[in-house]
Amino acid sequence: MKHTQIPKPTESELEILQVLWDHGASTVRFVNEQISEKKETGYTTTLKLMQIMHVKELLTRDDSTRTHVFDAAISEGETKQKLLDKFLDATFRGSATQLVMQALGNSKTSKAELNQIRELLDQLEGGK
Amino acid sequence: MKHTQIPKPTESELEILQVLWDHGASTVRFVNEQISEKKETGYTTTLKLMQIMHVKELLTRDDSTRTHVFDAAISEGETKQKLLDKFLDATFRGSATQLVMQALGNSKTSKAELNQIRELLDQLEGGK
DNA sequence: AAATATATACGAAATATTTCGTAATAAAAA
DNA sequence: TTTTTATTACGAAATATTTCGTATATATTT
Repeated sequence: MKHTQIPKPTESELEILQVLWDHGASTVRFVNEQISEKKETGYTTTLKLMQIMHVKELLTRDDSTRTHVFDAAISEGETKQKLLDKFLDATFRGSATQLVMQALGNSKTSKAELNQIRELLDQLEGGK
Repeated sequence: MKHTQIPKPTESELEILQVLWDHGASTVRFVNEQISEKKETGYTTTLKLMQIMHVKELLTRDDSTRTHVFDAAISEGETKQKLLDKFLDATFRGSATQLVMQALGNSKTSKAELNQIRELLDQLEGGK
């Protein structure tokens, strides 16, 4: 059981983590380009954030070359679970069921995806 | 299709809204007591927040008596849906399926609740 | 070599959010 | 009536988060 203190990334930090989780270790420039596709952002803004994240140990940094290469230091799964727990608590008083119902109720989830969820239900019920 | 500008309550504002959604129109004192059960909070802190929320039109206020009575001005369902959409986007890139899988995968959801979700799936698939 | 382009470091401004102290006022109690 | 208590108004401090300008250093191009 790992217990690595709450990394709790902020909104902006999460955007950066997403890029790194999706594309692997990257330069500031690359990350900034990705983020700028959705929301124009200054280069030094992204740089500063990534530097802060490095200090907070949310990112690793390879500074062996002039152009530093950063990577996520926290796992995608664990981090999302933590964020989900927090959101669940704050918004649905901890009821996963309520959240799931609301999420599926409104969304245009495909039949294939619904089946995927159904399989998970089977699996979960099997273990109970 | 209503389009009432993003109310986007903050973390603290949401706590207040939850109290009002659960208990209906209330005084600052009552809301503060409820919130203080989880997290000791000064009376004027809660008051100030509720005043701000009133200006933002997140709350209505009945000031016909000395002790003002506040109530939520935004609906629980719509608000939670909005927050969910935002969270979904930021954390799961909009994939409700991924979120649902993660939410159910980790949680200790009861058999009864799983069945409830299964029924929702049936209903959804029926309509596709 | 000089000029140009690209990178990081650093500080600090700009914003957003939360918290609380103090004053003024009204009500209730003594 | 005087004192005590409860309530709102207001401002501002304390924090947290985001954004960016400027300096400096390193690499690349001319």
